[in-house]
Amino acid sequence: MGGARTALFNYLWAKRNGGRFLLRFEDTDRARSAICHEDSILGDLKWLGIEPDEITARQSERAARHAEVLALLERRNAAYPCFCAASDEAGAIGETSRHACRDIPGNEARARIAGGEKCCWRFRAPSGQAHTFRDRLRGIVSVPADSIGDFVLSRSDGSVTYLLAAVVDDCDSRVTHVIRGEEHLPNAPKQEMICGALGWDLPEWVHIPMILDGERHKLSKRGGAAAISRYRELEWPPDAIVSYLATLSWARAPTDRIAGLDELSGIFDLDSVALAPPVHDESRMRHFGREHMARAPRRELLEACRSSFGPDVGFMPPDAEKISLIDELAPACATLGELRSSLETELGYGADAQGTDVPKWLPAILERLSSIPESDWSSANIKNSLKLFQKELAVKGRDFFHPLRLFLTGRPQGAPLGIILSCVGKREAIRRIGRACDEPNKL
RNA sequence: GGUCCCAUCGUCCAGAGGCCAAGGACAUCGCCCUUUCAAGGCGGCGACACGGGUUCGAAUCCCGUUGGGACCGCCA
Repeated sequence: MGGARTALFNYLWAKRNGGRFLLRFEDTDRARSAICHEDSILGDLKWLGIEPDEITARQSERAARHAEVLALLERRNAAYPCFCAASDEAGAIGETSRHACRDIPGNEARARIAGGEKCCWRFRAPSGQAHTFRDRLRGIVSVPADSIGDFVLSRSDGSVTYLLAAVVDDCDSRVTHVIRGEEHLPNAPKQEMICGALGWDLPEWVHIPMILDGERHKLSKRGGAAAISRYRELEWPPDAIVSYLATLSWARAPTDRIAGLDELSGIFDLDSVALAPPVHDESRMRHFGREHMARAPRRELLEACRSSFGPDVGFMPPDAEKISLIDELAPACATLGELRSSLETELGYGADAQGTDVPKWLPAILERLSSIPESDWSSANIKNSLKLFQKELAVKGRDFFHPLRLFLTGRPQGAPLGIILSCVGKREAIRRIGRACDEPNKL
């Protein structure tokens, strides 16, 4: 969710300004990255409708360019080799960030490298008072210079780290705005230092607050309950998710209805992005889901839920009747999956009629319903017929419909009886009532 | 532990010194509608973390406290 929201803001900002939304897979750590991750990320974004204008080369494919820049950094004395073992922390000098290897003379270092000794390359963090940078949302942020260590630019296996790769790739892609999660805030000064050593232009940093879970912890990456892939499996409407995501930190997002990507990108702005980390709240997201279901074209919902009306056993209610049922149920559902199961329980038979006394008039209603020809078995006719019968009986609606519903559906409440009966079919409706009359104990 | 960020109803946001006895949305509760549930309509409950300043006046500015979070990796 966090990643999707970040992508969304980037997308909206790019669209708003006539810019381009670039997607780059930062797979500099070859041990961890896998192509399938890329596919699922891309798939999820596409599902949401957030498609990048361009997928720039993987960082791993730009090794040569990264090495070139690293060499440039070395020439400018902004990078130095570190011969400490990867696991060795001895090189770090206590509290401060300076590293012992930074003082190894150049010729000695070259000799050791020539001798085949493994090393990584570190950035020679400039000493000074403080490093300040500007975040679009927070303004000037100042960090003590010595709180920034001599971070690693490239590993002893030759691969570069995120810090260097991102700077180089951003520059080469002419990235103007870096909109990313707040967890990257500490990286900004480091990346600015690299840019500074290179004499390159700085992008505008925009660190948006992270989305928190109910416990106010950072929303767990993937596999968690709140992951796009999971909501996708649950068949949440993607436009509902997008609308909801937009409300997280962005003040101008509509809060009570779904707004499409086009509408959002027309009004998106960075100045109304709040700074406090928002909490992911599924009940709030549900509202958007229901909003979608309430307005979705009925035809579309019907096709998606066709199977819920059961297999064709010689009887199938007309689509118009099915749509009436969907009309009843959809506004209460947030996802397609919910609609389906709601449909299924509505058409099925519950267990709540057990032990209920069978009203005296039940056999009569059985007869009455039986007299409706199959061809006239519509919700309107059934409803009329029932109303008429209720009048003749001279009982209150509640005393009539409630027990009738119980024996017809096995549940105390649900959609209007006429609609249910018409969708369930005459044969099944008759069967249910007949069973109640004949074998009231076997419900 | 160090550095940085953040702090308004349960949740998401509004609020850039007087228009705020703090507004909207979602959630929740109640009422209406209804054969029931849902939907819908109407209404209720509900917050400026605390303490100091500055000011005629502070949710809004400053400082401190507390609380939360992030980062401190040869991860990204």
